[in-house]
Amino acid sequence: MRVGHHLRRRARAAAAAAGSGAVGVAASRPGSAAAGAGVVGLAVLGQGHSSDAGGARCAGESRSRTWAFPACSGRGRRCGGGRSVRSCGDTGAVAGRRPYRRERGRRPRRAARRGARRGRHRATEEPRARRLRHQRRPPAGQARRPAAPRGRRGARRGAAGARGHRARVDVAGPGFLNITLAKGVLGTIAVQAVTAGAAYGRTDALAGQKLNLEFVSANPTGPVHIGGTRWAAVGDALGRLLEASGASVTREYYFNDAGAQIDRFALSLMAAAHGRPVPEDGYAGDYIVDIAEQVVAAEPGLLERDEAEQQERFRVRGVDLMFAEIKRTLADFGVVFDVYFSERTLHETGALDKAIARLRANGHVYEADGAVWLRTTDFGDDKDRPLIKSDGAPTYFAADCAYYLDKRDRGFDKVVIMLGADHAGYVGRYKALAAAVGDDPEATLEILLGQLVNLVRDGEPVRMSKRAGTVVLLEDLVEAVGADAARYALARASVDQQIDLDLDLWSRQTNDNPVFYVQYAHARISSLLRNAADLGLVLGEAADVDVAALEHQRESDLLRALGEFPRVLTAAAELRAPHRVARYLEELAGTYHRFYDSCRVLPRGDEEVTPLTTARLWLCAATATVLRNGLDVLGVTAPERM
RNA sequence: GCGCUCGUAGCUCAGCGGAUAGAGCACCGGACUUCUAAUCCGACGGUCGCAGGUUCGAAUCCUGCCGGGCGCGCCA
Repeated sequence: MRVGHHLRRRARAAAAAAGSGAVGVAASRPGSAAAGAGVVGLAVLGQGHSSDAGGARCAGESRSRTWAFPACSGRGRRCGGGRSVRSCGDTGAVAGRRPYRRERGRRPRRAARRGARRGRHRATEEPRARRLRHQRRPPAGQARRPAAPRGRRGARRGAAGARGHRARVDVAGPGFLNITLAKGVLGTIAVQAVTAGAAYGRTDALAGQKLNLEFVSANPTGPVHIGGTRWAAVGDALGRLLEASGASVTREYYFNDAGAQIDRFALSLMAAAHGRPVPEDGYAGDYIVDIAEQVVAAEPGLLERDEAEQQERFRVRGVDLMFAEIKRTLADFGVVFDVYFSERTLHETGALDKAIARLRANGHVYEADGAVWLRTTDFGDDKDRPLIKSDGAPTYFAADCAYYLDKRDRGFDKVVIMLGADHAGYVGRYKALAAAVGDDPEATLEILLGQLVNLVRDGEPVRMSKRAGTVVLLEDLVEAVGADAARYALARASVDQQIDLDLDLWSRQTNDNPVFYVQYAHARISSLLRNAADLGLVLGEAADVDVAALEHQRESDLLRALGEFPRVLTAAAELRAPHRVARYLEELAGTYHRFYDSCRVLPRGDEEVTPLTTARLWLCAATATVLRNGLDVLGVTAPERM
């Protein structure tokens, strides 16, 4: 199955659908005559020339809306066939306003080669685009990207806000418009950000959604290792992100405190307490000895009781101690869950039996070879899965069924589970079980698969084995690089990407970590604002700020970057991609540093305080606000001094 | 073998079918009597794994191949 992939695609499609009909505002290609005033790039996808705002539909396609495109006959293009809704999206209104005509011209070399190979194809590049080559110093990344999709409401707001503020509209290349904003319009962003404070960037894009977000869920048989740490960092950030977009989120940690693994854990503790060697398939490591000692200390005389009784006590106390340790290290990492859900309770409350009964009532259960099976193959799974083994014991999967039902019964619209790639095999059966209880898995269950973390030390991969005790733990990583750097490092990469974490590099040379770059920007602003306060300079009332004074190119760049923040958050939330926030912050920090480099804020010597001074103070305060809010989403601190 | 997944600069990684594919690090050359130089500016660096296909347009979507990772139990 290609579920993980499919899910991401759905998320993108959803984001695109939400943005349909919207006019995305991208950052800019600075126009030559536009110094000071904001230039905002608008994408006009395709060479559409639709005559009304909705645009014509692509023939043979029911879901896509928008732009008309002569060549789009519905053959071949598959617009909206489920995959490329986005490809048809976004631009109706603009296309209607300003049709673009393709021109002949030069095309990029590589594309030219490709075109030549295919024996067709001509020009795409427009003269103007070439002229701009030397004028343009984009604030990295964002600048070239046209049109992040926006919600309908956002689009209307944007359109209304822009009315009367446009100074000029230019065709800026194949499918792009540059809209030059009237002086001062961008400057209001600074005021908005400062005024909104911690709320700046928050939206109601996901309002009304009640989500259950499960991550980490490491069994309490050992400390959280590096793999779980990645999900702790990413999952917690995702939770904050979803909340910032208006969703109601419950962070949940499911732990297995029943079954064979826990038995092995208890037996390992016992062995350690008695000074016996670790049993076959048992757990080793110093923590086992530590916990065993604590259990014995808490229960004098335990070692003299009978074996079964001992094992039970070691299990109960061992799990408690181990789990307390897990919670503590996670808390030190800044990750706290709303619910810690015990698998054992599912057995004890009869939830498990009820779940099986329900699956049976739905007609998906059968018995074979003395075991009870769920016919998950009816719903696309590779093979049927056992619920109760032939020895009468329920499987882990049976508990999964009960747990899923429990979440749904608690009123969650959507059950989101983050899993490592090593658990990718669960996706099929999980989807199937949701279908078997009568849900639409595409709507109620979202499984986010993430690639694993590789550790490198001395240029050699560090192999991990929990039982052999050669594990790199959450706390090891935090000790080596600090919680901020650890969280940031893990959260700044896409979960689709296997990442190599070089322990030498991260521990030795922490300057390499981009988190310092971002944090430094915040510290720098904090320092500047402290100096301003020393000079008796205050921001004052929003109404008194002359935002039109901000007309330097670097100021415009910074304002535009600040204005993108709310969209960055909603897009990242919808795509389940917290790393986008980190990347945005890096760009924002860079934009600020460049502003700082060329725009003096505070008066020196006996210089006078001007409206520009105040306006720049607001701009700095706004940047600090956004850096803080963004870092907060990632669970990273925004230091005032470094 | 089957399934999933990834492959972008020397390294670590961004890149939501759209403009000339970016950042940090590394390396080279510049900028501090001035708000934190943990900064800024410049230079260098790319067959976006390979080959087809779809499209006006592909790093992005599809197919095949190559390479890495993970998974294929009445384990958890």
